[in-house]
Amino acid sequence: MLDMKFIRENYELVKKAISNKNEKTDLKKILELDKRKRELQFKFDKMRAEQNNVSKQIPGLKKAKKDTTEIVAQMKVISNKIKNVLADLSNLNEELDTKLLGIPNIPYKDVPIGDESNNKFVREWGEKKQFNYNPAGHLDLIEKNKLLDIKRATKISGSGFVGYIGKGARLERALINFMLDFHIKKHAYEEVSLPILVNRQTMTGTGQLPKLEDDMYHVNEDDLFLVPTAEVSVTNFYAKEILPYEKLPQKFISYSPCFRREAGSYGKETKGLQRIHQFNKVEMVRFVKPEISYNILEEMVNDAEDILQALGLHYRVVTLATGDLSFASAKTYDIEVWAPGAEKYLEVSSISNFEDFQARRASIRFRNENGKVEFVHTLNGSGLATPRTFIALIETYQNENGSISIPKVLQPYLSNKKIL
RNA sequence: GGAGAGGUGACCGAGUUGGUUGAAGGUGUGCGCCUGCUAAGCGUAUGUAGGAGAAAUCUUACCGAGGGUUCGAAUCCCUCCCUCUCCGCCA
Repeated sequence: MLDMKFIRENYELVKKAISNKNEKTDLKKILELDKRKRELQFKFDKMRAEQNNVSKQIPGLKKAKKDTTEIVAQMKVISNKIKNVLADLSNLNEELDTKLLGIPNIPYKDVPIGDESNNKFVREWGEKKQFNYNPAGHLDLIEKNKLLDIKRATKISGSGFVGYIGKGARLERALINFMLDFHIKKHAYEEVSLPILVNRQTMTGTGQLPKLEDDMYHVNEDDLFLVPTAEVSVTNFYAKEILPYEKLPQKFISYSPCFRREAGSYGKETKGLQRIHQFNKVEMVRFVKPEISYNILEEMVNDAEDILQALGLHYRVVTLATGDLSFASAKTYDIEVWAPGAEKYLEVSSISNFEDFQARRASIRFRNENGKVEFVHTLNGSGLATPRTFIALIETYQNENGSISIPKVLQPYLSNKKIL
């Protein structure tokens, strides 16, 4: 959420940012509502002040045995007027809040403007692995090595769901454990494991609601949502809190299943593991002081890259252009890993700085050195999502006979075997 | 699921015959003083958010959340959430 005062004072900037993000909001209307709200608030405050003042005198008058019937009658009239103003005010507030929640975050100043095609290449690591035969795609490898049983998963849950079996299940779990251990030991993250069913307020705090309600799985009975990423539970874990200065920065790592309805995205890229309704992910989340958040963003990209380097997978890093940025993000890097069978780069990590956008919504603050209360900056990034990492891994480490070699760092998690 | 108790400021804890209580007292913390010494004492300050104002300052809201009664509610009523204890249920 943006600060209303900021919008008031930076109208053009905000307007531009919204259009750069391909979002639509009636900013004029918001300004108008804000103005009316403040006028009404002022009126209300004055009336209430009078009421408070007179009410305070009544006990004294009574003690002095004076007749209060007239003054009480007068106050009754005022009281009714106040009730009406208050009703208008709270309607106005609600309308304004709803509108404010619909305004996206403002892209950071160095974010390229434009749609996806303006995403900016930052760097790459390693190179595309060369094969002296035609490398198989992950679907063939999965079938040959019996790593997943997608048909049966579809039977029990429907299309877009997959089931890891046997060696495939072990490999996926090895990936998760390796990534968690790696971040904990090498990057000093603290592990947390939180609920994956969360309430409406939590979903609103990180910006998934109200905009993306259709993309979420929802349990009607209890009005709970399945998280699309651990970011939601971990970030909101500190909602409505004021963190002491010494507590910052905070860095958390959390494994969780992620649920996305992916409504309307049938067709392309839906085969196999590329786009599924439920997948596993290891997520990094940070709460930091505002002045260092962009340094931390770079650090987190490196943290995610370290995983791919340890796995020996070629990748590239890109900066997302404004039109490709998510609703809540101010700046996002994507990491795309090379899948030699599919012959393309697959997005395995998205690392974003939300500045104080989420902190405002969820009210996550801290006390700075001077004791003043400020909003923290929140950041998060995948480190990493397993399905596409899995694809790149088996495609990169396949052998001509169809078997799959195990990268060194994963071997301890797979009985020290070298071949899966 | 049933019965009971309860949710107050950084923390502990008063306040339920409704009325200068944003909230006693204590702890903690900041500042000052005093004290010749690891400590103690004294004084003083110490919530968050919004609005008006150039500023000083004034003002409003907030005692789990939301409604209601009332001239006036932390205090009364209703709904919901959460915590604790006992019973039941499931393992």
